[in-house]
Amino acid sequence: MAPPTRTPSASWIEEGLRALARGGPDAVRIEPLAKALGVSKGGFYWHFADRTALLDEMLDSWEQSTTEGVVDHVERGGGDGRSKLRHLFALGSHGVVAVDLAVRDWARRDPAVAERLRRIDNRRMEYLRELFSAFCPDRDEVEARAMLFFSLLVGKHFIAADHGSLDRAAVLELTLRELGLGDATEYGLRFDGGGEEELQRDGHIQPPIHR
Amino acid sequence: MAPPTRTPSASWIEEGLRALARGGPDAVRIEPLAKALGVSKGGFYWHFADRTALLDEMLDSWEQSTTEGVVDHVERGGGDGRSKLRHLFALGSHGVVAVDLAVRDWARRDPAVAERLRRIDNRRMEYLRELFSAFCPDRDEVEARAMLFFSLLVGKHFIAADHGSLDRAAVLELTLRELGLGDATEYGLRFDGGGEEELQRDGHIQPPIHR
DNA sequence: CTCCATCCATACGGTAGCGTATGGACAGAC
DNA sequence: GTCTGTCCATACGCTACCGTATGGATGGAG
Repeated sequence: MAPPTRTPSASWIEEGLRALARGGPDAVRIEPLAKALGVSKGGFYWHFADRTALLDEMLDSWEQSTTEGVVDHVERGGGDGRSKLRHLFALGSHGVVAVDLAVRDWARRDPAVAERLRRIDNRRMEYLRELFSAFCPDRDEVEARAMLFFSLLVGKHFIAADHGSLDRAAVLELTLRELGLGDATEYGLRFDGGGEEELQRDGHIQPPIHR
Repeated sequence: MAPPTRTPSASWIEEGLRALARGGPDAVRIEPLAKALGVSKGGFYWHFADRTALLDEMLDSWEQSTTEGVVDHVERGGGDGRSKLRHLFALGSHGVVAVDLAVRDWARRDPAVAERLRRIDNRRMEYLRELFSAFCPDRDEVEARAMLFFSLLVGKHFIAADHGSLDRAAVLELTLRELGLGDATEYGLRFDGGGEEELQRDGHIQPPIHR
């Protein structure tokens, strides 16, 4: 029968993803992970062949949960295309998003990771096309806005500029209007940064931590 | 008198930046750098107190050269605001840009790096505002477009999606039109990806490597 | 109870890299 | 020439981590 896995290998994967989010793939080290889990590394090499096996399974886990997780979360929120896009945009930089950003940087160096990222980015783009199509008839226009939206979704975490008299949240609000997402107040969202909230891997919502 | 620096510490900095671009800050290791330079690490600790000192000076060097380098390069190209923006957008992902992306990811983890990035991103945004203002009267509109443009500039390197029947270059062309940058052919640029070219740290231009 | 598979702790050898110490080469000052 | 400061090579101890080997604990099957 299948191995019962008394103390699950999923613990290693989750702790690994936490380390990945905090310090990139180079920060995923077996012995510190063991210390964080309160065990010795002895068990690790029963579950995994070596470190790269863990990294692979981490990516498997991320690839699966991120696809279903984010889309499902937004869909559960309901509303029309515009409000779903706004809801999607409001996700913060911790939780799943931090892993996301780490994987993106990782993918620039590792072709195998890039291939995985390509798969899930294609799904995300498809979803964005679907949402934009709800209120935007032109095919090219949809593609352009989806790409701009996606770039903004990713880029805002990698850009450190402040914006003079405006603050970041206000500027992002302006960009969303530019993309045809209308006025924030129409959708019950505040003007204070899109009301960032943190989606965890288990689907639960966490309030943002810093700031 | 000032130290003549027979074999300059700038070599360590340049090799360090190369390593940073390729593998992030964790890939900047003294002994491999020494091997790449064909020397032993003995000299390193005469120029630098320790590894963090090198990382600091790498950032100093980057912070200075990137600000002048990119803007000067675009300004030398001449033309109006639109064509300068297109020229800026055409820079590829190697050379200085690879360092740029590595620093952006680094800044997510290190507040001191984030502070440096904030300084230079503010300059970049200021420059973008200036260029957009040349053909866009509204202040908020300028801010939104500059932010969208910047996000696209950064985000395109972190997004792996292909776009169905279109290719990436065509989609980017659509996004640029969306931002009011008109038609590519007006500015003597091809439709094949914006004619990516690589700006090196010394200001020279390198043809793109892969693809 | 016995046996066996599952899961983990401990101990070990090996590698990579950091920072230091020490001495040597080499150039210019005098 | 000698002397002095500049720059680098070599060698060393130290730490962190990898992967392996070995044995022990635990729990279910029979």
